[in-house]
Amino acid sequence: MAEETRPSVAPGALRNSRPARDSETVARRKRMIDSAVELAVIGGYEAVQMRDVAARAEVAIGTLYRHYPSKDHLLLAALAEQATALRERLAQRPPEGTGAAARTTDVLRRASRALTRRPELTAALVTALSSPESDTAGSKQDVEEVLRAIITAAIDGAEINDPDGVVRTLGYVWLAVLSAWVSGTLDTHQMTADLETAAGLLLDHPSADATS
Amino acid sequence: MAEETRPSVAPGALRNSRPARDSETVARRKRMIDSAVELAVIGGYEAVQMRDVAARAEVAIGTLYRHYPSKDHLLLAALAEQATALRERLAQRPPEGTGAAARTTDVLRRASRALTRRPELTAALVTALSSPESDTAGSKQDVEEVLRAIITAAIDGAEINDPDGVVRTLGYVWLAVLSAWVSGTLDTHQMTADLETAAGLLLDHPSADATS
DNA sequence: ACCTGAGCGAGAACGCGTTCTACCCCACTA
DNA sequence: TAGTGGGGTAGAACGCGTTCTCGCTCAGGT
Repeated sequence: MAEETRPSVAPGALRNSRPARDSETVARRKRMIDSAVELAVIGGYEAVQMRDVAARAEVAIGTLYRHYPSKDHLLLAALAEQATALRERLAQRPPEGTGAAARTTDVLRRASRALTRRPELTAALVTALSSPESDTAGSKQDVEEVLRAIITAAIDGAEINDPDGVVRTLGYVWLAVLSAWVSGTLDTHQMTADLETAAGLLLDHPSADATS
Repeated sequence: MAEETRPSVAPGALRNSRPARDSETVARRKRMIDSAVELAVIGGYEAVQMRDVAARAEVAIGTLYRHYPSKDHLLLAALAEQATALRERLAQRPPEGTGAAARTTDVLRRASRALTRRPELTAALVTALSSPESDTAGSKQDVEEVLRAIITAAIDGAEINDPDGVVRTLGYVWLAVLSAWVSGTLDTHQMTADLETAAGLLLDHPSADATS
């Protein structure tokens, strides 16, 4: 994330552009992410071993670490891709239902279905998301923003008192519920049920909270 | 591998064999937990190194692992202690304010103050809490139950539609917010602010007494 | 008194994330 | 042309969680 200060480049900025080199680098980065995802799909977080990722991507382990300074950075990069893809997929088919609660529930249900379709992958990525290394904070906030954007799109237009607070709260619940699912304290059904309970409580002002 | 075997007794003090090996075991377990907490208070999760815990507790590393099968189990045991102590301390002085939202906010504020008073310790314990090993699920649920009990005590008696859902949701938000604080994406003030936002949204709906 | 087996101490060994070393390649530049 | 430096490769080395080895010491059954 953090770009180091490079005093070596003079202002005026004729930056070296080596096109062949660059595209090769881009391809390498893609191979690394793809390899991590492939391993994660099969065996989750622990199956994503840096030596294996490097071997599968056909790069040296030093190269892997040059581009992604830790396993969590690598997985968070993969997660950012997946989350963005999910948001776009959800945006393509707008949520069904009338009312913020119903639309949000619909979106969350579809998102959960997508996430639980490749459970090991999701578990690996969520594990990286809850890793406590502070130098991944930026990547994490990016991901959280995508999640919030998904929710925001669902409740957009509804008249609520504190839409930002609602979105933020729902985002927290989503994260906590995902991580509980990953750690095995919640099964898939409980996860979506608790999510929908929270959505109902936060969006269904007058009364009536139909839940599990 | 084994070099000369010295049949002499290990360097140590008197061995009181008679009354209770059990109480010795109890004392050992206490020393292990205490050592972990002492290390965590100073340097957080990464400072709790199993060799150091064992050395400080004056036990062999094998003994440490006999009682706590992983670092996370050890820290979760410490967390369970802390959480229970926190609940009891909070229960001693009942929450101030009228109304569920105000009392809950009060309790959460006091809890947050207690947790942030020893930030490295809390960070270590929360880190263990968000570790994804599935065989710690039981310990985690215990801790979550204590958190929910704290919230329940605060909202108890208020007339709400779905008190269990509210408590559960607030518990999730608390966990997520704590883990965001640990990972550095939220500072102390934002943490309590977000918690109170959630409490307000979930408890401050102005109606809800018409049908109960 | 003699097994026996659980609990412990001391420390080596193993696995995997991470870092370091040593060298190579090649587009640029003085 | 010689030099420079960023990026790459191969692989050893290091740190720490975890497991394993091996010998010791008791308490209790026989």
